[in-house]
Amino acid sequence: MTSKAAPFDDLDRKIMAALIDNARASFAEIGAAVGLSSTAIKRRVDRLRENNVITGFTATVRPAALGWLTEAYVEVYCDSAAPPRRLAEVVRNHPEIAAAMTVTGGADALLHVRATDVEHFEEVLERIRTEPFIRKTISYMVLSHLLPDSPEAGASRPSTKGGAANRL
Amino acid sequence: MTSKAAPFDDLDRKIMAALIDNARASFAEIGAAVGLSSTAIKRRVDRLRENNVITGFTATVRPAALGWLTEAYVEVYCDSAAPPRRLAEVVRNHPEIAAAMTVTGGADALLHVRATDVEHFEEVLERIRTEPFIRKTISYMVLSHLLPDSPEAGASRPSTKGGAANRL
DNA sequence: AGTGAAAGAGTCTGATC
DNA sequence: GATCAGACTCTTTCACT
Repeated sequence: MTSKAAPFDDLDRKIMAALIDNARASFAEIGAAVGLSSTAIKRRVDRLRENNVITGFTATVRPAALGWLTEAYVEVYCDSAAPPRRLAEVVRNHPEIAAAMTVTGGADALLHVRATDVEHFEEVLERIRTEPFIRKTISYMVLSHLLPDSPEAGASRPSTKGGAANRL
Repeated sequence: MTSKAAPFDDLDRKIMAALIDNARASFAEIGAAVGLSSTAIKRRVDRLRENNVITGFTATVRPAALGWLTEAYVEVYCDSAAPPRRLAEVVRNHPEIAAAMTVTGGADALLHVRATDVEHFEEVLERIRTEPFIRKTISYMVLSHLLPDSPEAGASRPSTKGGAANRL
């Protein structure tokens, strides 16, 4: 499982840094950067993928370029009986939810929501509010990014199954 | 600038979906999926990159696998005179800040912070609190992810310059 | 804008140290 | 584990439509 000891070393770290920087870099390029042959790089990358250290490779796309101009964080307050499992189901019903997690503090969950515009966001919010367990939401609209190059400012959500087309 | 009309069509959307799903897919594979030759795919991808619709390709790495076990969202309250530009500088001083944005509501900014453990997080928080403009912070620790495969649950921050090694 | 061909890179497997 | 060698695939450019 995930219980095994350190599944990677400093060389692997350098390889991951190179792939985070450019997921389409060739193994030969990475090898030149870290001082290994392309074959050795491939084997290490394959192993990192098998161990689920690297979970995939994705393109970062500017949501604004795709017309997703509105973004917000939404605190969700649930009925006291709502378990995280039910919450996860609810979250999956709305493709506009880019990320969702349970958090400490008064709220039961924090959602990262993307919408094309304010009207669309309002529609999403109404849809979420009508879900069974949801009692209340508090929204914080994102005004501007202070780290414009982070993936969460720019990336669309990759899909484990079913394609990312629903958000493009 | 960004004022030009629709720089992409449905075919481009399908190509982007394919690349978001697997950034290392070959142009031939993508071509087979969307019904175009590999040459045509390459030209379209090159154009999407030039137009900054696609901003890059990155590996998604499970932070937990790298020992980044703690995560929180932090509301930041500033002295009234603090402009976003100064805030952005502050944010760049702390590599543990994975994302940062100005938001509506009482707080001036919302930070997404990753740390190796709670002690590390406390250290980061103290470091942020001693920055010039910062008056107060409120932290929401992330307990569990409801969408485990979203990039912001898994991705490390790609770097425009300087490499991602500081977070590995 | 898309296709097809051709040269140079890159990938990937198997053998070897 | 890493390297080397070979077959195969992909990338990239260019000429053509």
